[in-house]
Formats: sequence, C-alpha cells, structure tokens
Amino acid sequence: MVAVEGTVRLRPEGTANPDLATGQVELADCTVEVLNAAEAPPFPVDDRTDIDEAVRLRHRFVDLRRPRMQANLRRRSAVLAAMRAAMVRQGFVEIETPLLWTPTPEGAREFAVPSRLHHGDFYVLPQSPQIAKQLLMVAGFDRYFQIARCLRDEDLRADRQFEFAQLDLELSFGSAGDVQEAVTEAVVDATEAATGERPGTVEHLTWHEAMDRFGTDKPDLRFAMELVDMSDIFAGSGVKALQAPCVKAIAVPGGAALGRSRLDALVDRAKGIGAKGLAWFKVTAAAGGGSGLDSPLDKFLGDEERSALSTRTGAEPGDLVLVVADGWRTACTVLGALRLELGRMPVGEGERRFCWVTDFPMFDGVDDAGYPVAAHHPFTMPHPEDLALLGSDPAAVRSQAYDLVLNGWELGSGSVRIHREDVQRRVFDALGISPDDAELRFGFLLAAFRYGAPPHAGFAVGIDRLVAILCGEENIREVIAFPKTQSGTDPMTGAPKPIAPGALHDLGIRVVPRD
RNA sequence: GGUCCUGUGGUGCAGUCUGGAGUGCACGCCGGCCUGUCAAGCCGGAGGUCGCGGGUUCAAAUCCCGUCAGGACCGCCA
Repeated sequence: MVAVEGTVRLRPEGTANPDLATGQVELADCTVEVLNAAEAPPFPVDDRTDIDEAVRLRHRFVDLRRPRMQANLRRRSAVLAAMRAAMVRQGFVEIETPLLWTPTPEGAREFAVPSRLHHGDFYVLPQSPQIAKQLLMVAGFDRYFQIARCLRDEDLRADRQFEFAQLDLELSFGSAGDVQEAVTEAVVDATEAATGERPGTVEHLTWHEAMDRFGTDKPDLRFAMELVDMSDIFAGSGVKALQAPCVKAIAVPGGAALGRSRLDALVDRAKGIGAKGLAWFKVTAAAGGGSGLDSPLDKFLGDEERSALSTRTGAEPGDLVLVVADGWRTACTVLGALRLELGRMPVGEGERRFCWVTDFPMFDGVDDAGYPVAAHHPFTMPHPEDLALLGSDPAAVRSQAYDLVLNGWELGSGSVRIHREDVQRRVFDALGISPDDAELRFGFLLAAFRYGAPPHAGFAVGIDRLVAILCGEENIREVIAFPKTQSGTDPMTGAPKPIAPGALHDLGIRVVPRD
C-alpha cells in the first residue's frame, strides 16, 4: 500500500497506450511513501483465471479487488438505488420489519435464535416479511416497501443462499395489475441503471400458457423451441408408445446431428423426470425434395403422422423432433426440461425478456395427510371464479398469484392476499388447518384482520438473482460480497463454529452429538 | 438424504484411462541484469504430505474402499 505523489503529464509521443484507462498520461517527479507493507496476494488480482471457490472465499477481501467483482458490487449498488428511487417516486413508504420474528411453521425451514431471557423459547429469522407487511396494510400504510433480508435454512444452490435480499412491497386497495405495474417500473429502472439499456415490453402469460408453450412456469423467452401439441394427430395412432391423453413435441434446430449416445442420454433424462419414454425423429432431406424421418418408430407411423411431425413443429431437414406422450403436466414438464437442456443460452447473452406468469394453481400436490399443499402461501386469494371449487376440486382452483420471470430465472412472486376472514377460513379448511391450529399459528394476523383489513396485494423481487443476470453471472455468489459455500460455511471466518460453553449456558442450550 | 464433477509447489493446468524415481508448462515469489515499459524482457534460484486415511502391488499422483473440502444438480426452497 503506497502513496505516490507527482506531476500528471501527457505521455511522450508514441508511448500512449489506448488499452489502459490511464494510458494517455504518466506521473513524473514521483515520491513514493510506503503506507503499509503487504504480502503477495494469494492469487492474481485480475479476471483472467478461475480460482478455486474455497480459496476465493477464504481471501474474499482480495477476491473483491478483482475488476469483475468491483463491477458487480457497484452494479448491485446502482440497482438498489434505482429500485429505492422508483418505489419512493411511486408513493411507497420504506418501513423496516423485525429480524427477530416468531416461528410460523409453514413453508421454508427457519433459522432459530434462542432466547436468553426465556429459556427454551426461540425467535426465528424471517423467511420473508410476509406477515409483517400484511399487518402494515391493516395499520394504514397503504403502500409499503423494503429492501429486506430474508433467511431460509434450506440447501444452497447456484441461485440460492441462506440469506438473500428482496425488494419487498405491498399495497392496499389495488389489483394484481397495480402491483405488477409498480414492480415492473422498479425492475425496468433498475435494469436501465445497471446496464444502460431499458428492457422492452414485459409480457404476460398465464401459468397454463407458460406450461403449455414452454413446459415450465419460468420460461426463457430468449429462444423459441416452443412445445407443439400433437394430441389430435396421435389420438387414434397405431404407435403404442405415442398413445396418451397428451402428445407434445419440440423441434431442435440442427438436432439431427446428435449421435446415438446423446439421444440415449436424452431418453434417460426424460425418464428421470418422469416420462414413460421419449420418441425422437431426425428430419432428413428426401431424395426428390421434401423431407423424411430417421427414427426407430418411423416404420410404425401413418402418412398423416409422419408429415405432421415436421409441418406442425416447423422442423426442417437437419432438425430433430422430440415427442413425449403422457399426461399434460408430465408431457409439458419433460419437454420443457429438454428444451432447456438443448437450447439454453448463457445468462449474459441475448436480450432481457421479462415476463409475468399469472393465475398459478392454488395448490400443488398433497401432503402426507392427503391435504392439498399451498403452491404460494396460505394467505393467497383464490381466483374469484374458482372459489366454489375449494371444497370439491382443489386441484382446479387457480390463485391470484403471479411470478416475475427473467430469461428463465424466477425473479420473485406475489399475490393478492385474502383479507376476509370467511375466505381465509375456507382456505385453511382446504389445507387441513383447523381453526384452533390457525389461531395458534397465525392468531395475531387473524386478529388484526378483524379490525378492518383493506384488500391488499404484494410482491417480492429477488435482488440477488436480478443483479446476477444483469451482471451476466450464473451464480449469485458473484454479486454478494460475503456469500456462503454450498455447504453453508464461510471459509474466511470459519462460521459456523461452536460458541463458548458459558454462552450456551446463558441460552439454556446443551448440544447433543449427531447420531 | 442422493447423483455427478473436481482436488498435483502461492495461483492456473498437464501427467491419472494404460502403475515404474515428484516429471513438465504458464503465472507468481526471491536474487541478478536490462531500463520507455505497461500481462515488460533476459539469466539464476527457492518452493511439493500429488486433500486425508486405509487397501491391492515388488512398486501408487495413477487401481480399489472410505473420508474431507469445493462445485453442479435431484430431493428441499409455503
């Protein structure tokens, strides 16, 4: 660490270097003062090499000097500033909510914080400020926002850390559309602030449409390869493998070049996701013009089926058509996964295609006791037209929940909330939460609602994911100053670590060895 | 809980499949030279528990088993 003093002057003719930021000038008549001696850094402080993750994190203070990390964190700062400005401009009030919250055993596993003053009792760190912000609606803050830290004790991934940041917001007397407008403004502003480019139109898809066309609830709209329905074509088919309620296909450009082992791997992958099988057809150029098919199943196909496989999907010679026959949900999911596997683009490539996915199902699957599981959270308002189905056909109930998606990443989710006690009771009932149970878990929220709860709706944007995409990073660790490893440790500090026996004693906690 | 990939001087790699002396490359570090260079150049040098433990073998970085660490994914993430 040195301080250099001198005179800045233009470099002599012929020695300027346009590749350097300071390439036009030089320092003359320097004095150099050593402020602090330093050891050689543990790895090169540049962007040219990929350093082992554990080494980077152990010396994060050095790692963060690299130009890439400097740019990422500064870009993150610009995103936060733009979001905050957009929210304030739209009349939202920034309010902080507690980090020491109360257990709400529902959804993600919570981090527990032992209470020193009340032995045996625990606070938890909030997995989101969900309930607190609903209480703020009751309290009359009709437009709330917060750049909130959320904590979930679930396994880590490239796009998931224990703690993450959300632009959390809620508004009263507004529709889902109002929420989406407010969020869109914030993320579009943030994108422009971070990249200098303002994204184009933000599209809206229903959940059903997203599944039907892209086989996922978080479609990457940067590339086509859309799912095509072939159910009618194969309805009375003689091909046993393709007899199912739903037959879907995708065309893979240039996919005819894939070798047998790669195709077999795709079949295995399809089966791994839950398909009974995967049919593939290489589209070939026919002798007299037109096209033919190369596939083990070709000889079983009728003429109509054969031609539909290429005309419907738009496949040209040299392309590959993949077909899954199954239930609608499975056929879509499997082809959606294969579409990604074969077409996925690096996160930093192409344009930024935001889209809203709306009308999610209210429930997703059933729990051990056979009750439906809330797809979003239990305070989500069902679609008004589907209210009657709550008791009879829960799987068919759509909710007023919506996700924001960018290039195949789920950026966040939100919903219109239930503000009427009778509706909340019916939803709890459908979920198998008894009135006593509900009182125990969410009593304070239900009580608040009795004092006049406005209709309200909200959203939360995953800031780490948004910033990662805007930085062209595949991993959110690259946009977080001090992240954890995949096993939840911090190689720099050594956390988590044992605490002193005295501290344990104060907390009334005894550690038992793992089995 | 599971699947897969990776682990070799400070850093990034090759060597592992097909066992034969810690062999090699680039960067960095130390010393010297050079001094209009800017990823400087030239000469010399130091630096290794091949993640760890066990097994097979005359012989293991290399094969086998276990384990630890990092990563990607499945489960999980209302």
